[in-house]
Amino acid sequence: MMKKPSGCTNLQLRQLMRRVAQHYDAEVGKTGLKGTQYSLLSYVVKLGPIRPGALAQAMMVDASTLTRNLKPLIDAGWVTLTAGSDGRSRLVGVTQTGRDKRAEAQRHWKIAQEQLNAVLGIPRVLALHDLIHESLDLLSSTDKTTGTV
Amino acid sequence: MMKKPSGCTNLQLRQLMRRVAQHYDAEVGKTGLKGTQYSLLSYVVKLGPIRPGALAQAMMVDASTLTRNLKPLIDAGWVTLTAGSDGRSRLVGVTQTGRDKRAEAQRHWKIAQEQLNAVLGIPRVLALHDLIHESLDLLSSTDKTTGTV
DNA sequence: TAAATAAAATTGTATATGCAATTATTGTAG
DNA sequence: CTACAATAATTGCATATACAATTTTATTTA
Repeated sequence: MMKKPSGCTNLQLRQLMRRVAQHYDAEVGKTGLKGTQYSLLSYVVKLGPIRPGALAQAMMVDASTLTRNLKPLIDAGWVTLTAGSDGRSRLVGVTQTGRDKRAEAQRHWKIAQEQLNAVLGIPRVLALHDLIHESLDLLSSTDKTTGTV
Repeated sequence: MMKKPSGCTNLQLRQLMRRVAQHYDAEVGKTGLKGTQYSLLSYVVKLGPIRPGALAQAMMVDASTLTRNLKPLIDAGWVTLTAGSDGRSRLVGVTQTGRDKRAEAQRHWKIAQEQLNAVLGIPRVLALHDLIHESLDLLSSTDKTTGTV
């Protein structure tokens, strides 16, 4: 008898995501950044200067979401949005304050991550990461936005 | 040499959650319900009539989130919010249309879930569910909102 | 019983998110 | 060269989410 999954993967994933987000926010939030903003700022530090479209693709979010998520970071002076070579495109870059803020937040992120590792146990976190990556890979094949024609 | 988790669990979880949400929305959305709304409506069908606070706790969302998430369902006439025994509390219940809509949406949810099972493979989905549950358990001990003193 | 406290829900504020439609701009076909 | 198609980003609209503060009602205490 083959056991079948019970319950809704969507719901369960959401529930865990919320809890985990709160865990990170509690620590990273001390720096004035939400966990999501820390991720975004990190991507800009790593990939910038980069066009918004490419950044959205790298982060796997909708372009419109990216536009909006950038706003608080721009307002805070951590990120810049400048004109790109092409008249219709832009360039997302990081300021020095942004770099500093990211470094500060990274220390808090590390604490949050290690605390999570401790609570869940490293093998479980490793297994979770593996499963997530595998799942993302498998889902991207069936996806429209990845351009895997 | 003990391997350590690389990358941010928060980010990875978010990315998978978004993808999975889109997968469910594509199918469940045919009924006019978002995946999240389907979950909420299902909880009301299952637990209602129930007080908002208890429902929020069961779903592991903030009470204020619940208040707001109920609104579209109430506006659509699927859910009712009536006066509770206690003057300050309420009761969340489902209407007949709500029951019907839920039944309709459930068929689409089933398709989405089985499609996900097929794409990821049942063992992977089972493993994911197990990991999520274990993680939620472990995190709830450290949590303030669960009242597990 | 009046004042202090507790409990339940909601509102204020802010971010996160995506789809559809729009605005610019660039490229292309005729 | 001009009408048309493709690109890049943004805006409109709607929902999801949480924390802090507020409102309303009930309970407890002095």
